[in-house]
Amino acid sequence: MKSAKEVFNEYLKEKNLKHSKVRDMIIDIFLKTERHLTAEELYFLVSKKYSKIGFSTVYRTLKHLIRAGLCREIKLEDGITRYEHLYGHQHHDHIICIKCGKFVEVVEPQIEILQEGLFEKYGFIPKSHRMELYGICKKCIKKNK
Amino acid sequence: MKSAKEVFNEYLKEKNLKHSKVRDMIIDIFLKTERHLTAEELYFLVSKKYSKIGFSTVYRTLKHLIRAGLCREIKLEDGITRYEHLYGHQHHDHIICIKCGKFVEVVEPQIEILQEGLFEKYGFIPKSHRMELYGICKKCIKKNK
DNA sequence: CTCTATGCAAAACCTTTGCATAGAA
DNA sequence: TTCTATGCAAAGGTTTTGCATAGAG
Repeated sequence: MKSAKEVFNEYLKEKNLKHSKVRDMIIDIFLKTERHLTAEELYFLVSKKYSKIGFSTVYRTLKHLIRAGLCREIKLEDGITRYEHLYGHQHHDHIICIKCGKFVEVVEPQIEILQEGLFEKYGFIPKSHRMELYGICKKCIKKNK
Repeated sequence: MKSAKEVFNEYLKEKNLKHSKVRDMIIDIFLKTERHLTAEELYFLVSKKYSKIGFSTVYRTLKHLIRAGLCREIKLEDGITRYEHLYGHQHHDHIICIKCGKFVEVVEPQIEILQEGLFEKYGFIPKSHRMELYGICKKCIKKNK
């Protein structure tokens, strides 16, 4: 299987886009950070290494990652967009702690099957779905005791 | 069972808030529109009857509806906030047409049970969840044929 | 050299807030 | 009269865009 980096390089070549110090830096930091980053978090991570980075470059680079199929925007109930790794990850949903914001990716094939059933029942052609479970995680339960 | 209007009147009384022509108008239009409105849509519906209405009044009134327990904000993948009726509606999820935007509310108790299982598996205290199914509805399938 | 990438500032969105005035009780 | 409600304009927060310049190939 190709690495995410290779996929991105192919995307650049295909679109006649270029490498640059800044672009490669953002890509590397995004790819090695296996969390659901916000644009702001990514901006701060990059700015530690290169303080002149601009927000627009971060946003523009994220758009490229999306077009290259390496990344997906997710919008949760707080309204802030997060960017999640897509390449080499199977479909999953999220369980989220409303106290500390911790994310866990969850997979539940039986739910997927029932979802297919709902699409069929309502006569829809399935395209995608999202499911988020909000609760309080173990650590935060302990803290409040 | 109390009507939604009664619930709202009690809320106003309890908080020492007042009725007003504009407030009652917004509430009435919201309550009789059984759709998932955006603030903008509600604004335009109201402005047909009363053109001087301001956006801030719409937003402020929606916040009151939320506090009164009659309404819930939902944020979908497009990032735009929609306001959905809460009072007298059982918990449900949504199936959404990505072509025409049509919403259907769906209920699937078996999925709810599996969700509870996931909360337990990951050691979370359940608080809420959301599920949205995105696809293409019957009408839009026909249109594209 | 030519075309793309960048940083900055400004604009674009959606939503909230401050303030003076209108209106409810 | 004494509050609260309203409309307007301004301000917030996040994301996008225009533009002159730097940089890649």
